[in-house]
Amino acid sequence: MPEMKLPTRAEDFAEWYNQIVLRAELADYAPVRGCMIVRPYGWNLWENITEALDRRFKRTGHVNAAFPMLIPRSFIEKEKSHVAGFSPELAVVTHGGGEELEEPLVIRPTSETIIGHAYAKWIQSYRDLPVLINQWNSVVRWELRTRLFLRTLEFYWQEGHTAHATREEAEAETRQMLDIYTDFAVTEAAIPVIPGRKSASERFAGADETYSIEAMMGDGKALQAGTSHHLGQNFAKAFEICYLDRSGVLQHCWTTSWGLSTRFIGAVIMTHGDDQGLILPPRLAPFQAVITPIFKDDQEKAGVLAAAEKLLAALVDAGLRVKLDAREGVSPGFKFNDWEMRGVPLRIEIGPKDVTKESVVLARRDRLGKEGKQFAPQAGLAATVTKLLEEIQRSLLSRALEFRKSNTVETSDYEEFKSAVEKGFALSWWCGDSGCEEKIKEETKATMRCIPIEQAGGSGKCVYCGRPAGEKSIFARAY
RNA sequence: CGGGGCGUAGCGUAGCCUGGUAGCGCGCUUGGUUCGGGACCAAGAGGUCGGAGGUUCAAAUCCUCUCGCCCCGACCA
Repeated sequence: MPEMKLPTRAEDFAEWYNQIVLRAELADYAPVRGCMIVRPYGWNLWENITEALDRRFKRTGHVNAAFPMLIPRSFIEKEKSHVAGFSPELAVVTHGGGEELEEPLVIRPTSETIIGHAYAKWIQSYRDLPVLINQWNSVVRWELRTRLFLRTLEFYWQEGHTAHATREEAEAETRQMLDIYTDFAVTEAAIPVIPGRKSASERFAGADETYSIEAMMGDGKALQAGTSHHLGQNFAKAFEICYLDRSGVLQHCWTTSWGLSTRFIGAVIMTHGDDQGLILPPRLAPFQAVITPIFKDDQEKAGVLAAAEKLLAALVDAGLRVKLDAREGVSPGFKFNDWEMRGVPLRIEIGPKDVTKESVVLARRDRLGKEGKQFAPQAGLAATVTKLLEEIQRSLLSRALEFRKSNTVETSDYEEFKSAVEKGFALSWWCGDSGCEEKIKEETKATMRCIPIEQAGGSGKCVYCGRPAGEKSIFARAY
């Protein structure tokens, strides 16, 4: 059955990725080019992502709201670099109720403008600040080339929009959210990310400063997994978001915005997946474990299923997300492969022998074959599984970190740089000049991913032009 | 928009060059035997061959137009 096998990552990484998304039933193509249907398994993963993030947002004082999807086109045009950045990819509604609209409406590509409009009405005094609002929604950007999860015309995300009295406070907020994304990626998704600052050319349209978390995918390419923007007073001035300060002087606010999208699912797939399929980090997996019953006849079936049901109840009571795969007419071997492909972190096998011995077999997804298998007593299984899941979570993180390390080169010259970005990250002195950045892109296809917040210190010479550089930057080919 | 590939059953495809009225694998349904790493046997259901027009006695096949999708590039979370 050759069609059951996925292409390997080495053979064709892009095809491997597509096949996983479709076959693991994370998403499907929609009838409109570039749009996707997120299937229940994929949406469940997204729900777990949203819960983990939302918890962090609320803990830091943010509240959720919902702003409209349709935005007057004139709004987009109010902030000059915002227009320039977004107009080529706008979807525009020109008709409604059978009539041509007086003013076309754009389907939000992001909500700075409409939220800016609202903030201008709501904010009067320094006492109204800060405003810390987030919304979970979808946005539309008319991209030319799309890929499931990584870049779709419509994508789901959260966008946080905050307004502050001072530059310092807005900067602190921007950095706080970057830290939250970093913590989320590392803790929940076991994806090591590099938080850093974007170059001017990679900045969000309308931002003074853009920060991002950058992750290395299984093919060595970089993926921007979340962004946090310090918008300065640009939108405050365009939308007249003003407040009266303590001394009675009218001031413009300082605003921020930050977002993380369903693209993150792409990051999970490409960070942890192997040639067998998806590997989901236990903390985000829709099913943390799947119980696979094994039996020959009706008598065995009755005993095994009864024991499996009991285990399921105990595990679910312990707060674990567990599925019992009681499908008829599908062999255990098929189920093993199926759930491995779908990335379930742990498999619990229970057959007649285990029923007798009051044990189960635990098989780790991150270590295939005999090596990842162990017997465990049914008594106290929830505790055993919980511990094992934590261990799998840790091991996925350290494996990903190890992979990134071994594919990152601190380059000392341009030749070394060129070969480094062929298969991973280059960490290099960069003078900060956009001319060098542009040349590097032309010559190597690598872009400046970020200037890591964490710097080892010292100074050196720009990897391209040799002029003095005070910081090292990450360069890589990117998604 | 440029380059490449492709539209035939739910999915993957053969047939197209050299026209003669559609085949295979997977999946699906039913019954039976299986079941500790992708089971097997038997019997079934399922197709206006992307769409429109043309050539012809006859079109999945030849011609024209058209729609759509995927991959690579420019753009981008």
